[in-house]
Amino acid sequence: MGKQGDWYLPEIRKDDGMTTQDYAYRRIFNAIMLGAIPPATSLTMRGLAAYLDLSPTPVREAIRRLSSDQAVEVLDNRRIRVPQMRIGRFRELIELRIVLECHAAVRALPHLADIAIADLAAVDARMDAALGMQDYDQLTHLNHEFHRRLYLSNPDQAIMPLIESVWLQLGPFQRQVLKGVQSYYLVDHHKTILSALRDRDADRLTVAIADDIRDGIGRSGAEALEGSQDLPPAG
Amino acid sequence: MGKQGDWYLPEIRKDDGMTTQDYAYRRIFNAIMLGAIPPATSLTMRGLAAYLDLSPTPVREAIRRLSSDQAVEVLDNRRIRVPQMRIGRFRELIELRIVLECHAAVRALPHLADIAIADLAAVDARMDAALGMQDYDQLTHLNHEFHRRLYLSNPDQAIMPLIESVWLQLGPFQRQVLKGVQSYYLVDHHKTILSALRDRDADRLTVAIADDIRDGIGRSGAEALEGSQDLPPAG
DNA sequence: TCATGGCAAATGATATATCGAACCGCCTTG
DNA sequence: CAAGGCGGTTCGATATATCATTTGCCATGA
Repeated sequence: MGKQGDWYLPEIRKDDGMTTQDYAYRRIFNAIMLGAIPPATSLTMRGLAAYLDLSPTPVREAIRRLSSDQAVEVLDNRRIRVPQMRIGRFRELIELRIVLECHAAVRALPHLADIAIADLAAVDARMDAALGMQDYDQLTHLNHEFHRRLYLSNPDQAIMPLIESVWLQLGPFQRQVLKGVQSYYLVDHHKTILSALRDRDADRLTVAIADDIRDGIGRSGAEALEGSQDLPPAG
Repeated sequence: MGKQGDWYLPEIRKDDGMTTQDYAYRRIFNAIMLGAIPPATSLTMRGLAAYLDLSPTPVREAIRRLSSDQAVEVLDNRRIRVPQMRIGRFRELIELRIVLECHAAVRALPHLADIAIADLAAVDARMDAALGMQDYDQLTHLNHEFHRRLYLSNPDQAIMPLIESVWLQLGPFQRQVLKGVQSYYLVDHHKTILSALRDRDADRLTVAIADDIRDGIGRSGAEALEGSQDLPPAG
């Protein structure tokens, strides 16, 4: 394997006014979220800096933020890596997603205007299109956007950063999951979520969110982890 | 007001092998957790660096981590501050604490050995002592340690960093809360928690945790926020 | 063949230098 | 006396320099 052949950082849209450090953060964030960096890959700040054509300083700051997000771990020997997944931690993360996202959805519900539900439906439609084109990175993006928009409808929310942290920790699975046979189930669950939203039915909403998570990444991830203590890389 | 008279950073035990950046992080983390930095105080990286007798670089990295923890916000004009609290966000944070910590406690329950419950009781006893001596910083520390130990009993837990983030965001209230008249209620709730743990009763545990949070910081904080949209500084 | 010692290169941590933007007082002007 | 403008000062962002560790690799020897 090449010295730096194990990972890549998908390009992102670079807003101006974006600081270099922020750019590095989002670039790496995005890569982890999409599963483009296999777990246990050893990263170096200077290597990332060279890849991004930056000095080590802003990359270091980005890595610090990501370590607070639990997206990477900084080992004692100062090595940086995306954590290896273990079955126990995986189950905890899935349960966390369910608890957090059900809570977030229910608390967003009173704030959700009809127009916002229509926007969500539009995102869902774009997911169908992305699925048709087998554009899995885009599918992952849109799935996150669907959930994010829903939860952010609550103007006082403080939960979204926590949810994103869990997403990040599950990031290495996203790719693998969406390529699995369960993909259409995920989309179906979104239809159920939309229906519950339109009826303002908190109970059905909770069930739909939980099912979405469990049948999506939950089921596929658990399958991938079956039998082995550690998760095989998503590649 | 003096140029730097509004805040101070309580000293902490400095392990060796601790990196300077980590030291800065923990020092500021601790200060926010104890409410030693009033909300809306304008901080500068150079000012913090001078106070800690460090170069700006490690302080900057610590601030980045804290911004990912939602403990500080970095404004567009590059000003750094502990966020102002608003009543809506406060309610969200309290509900978040309840959801997260009830979940964490229930999932810790099966892993909790009798000896660990005894340890928790010992921490609670130290809280009674700290209360007697009116050592509120210590009381806050011990309160966090009580909860932290409980939740960390689950070896696969991934929730603790999220809970700490919420604690941090509520940090500016801790001081104010523990000085309030509700202090003994808090301790009483810990006795109820311990009782539920001994009986391995998940339902009673959930109620006890929720009551602990609601009657502790929840009630006092809500009182402080009553009538005003913004929270007065804890000073 | 495989363990071991050691050296050169790479790395992380931190301090410092530099640069442009933001801020702060003060002074002018109406 | 109030509002606006000007210039020096401070600040954050980033690049670079420095230093102690760590890594990796290769030679040596069991």
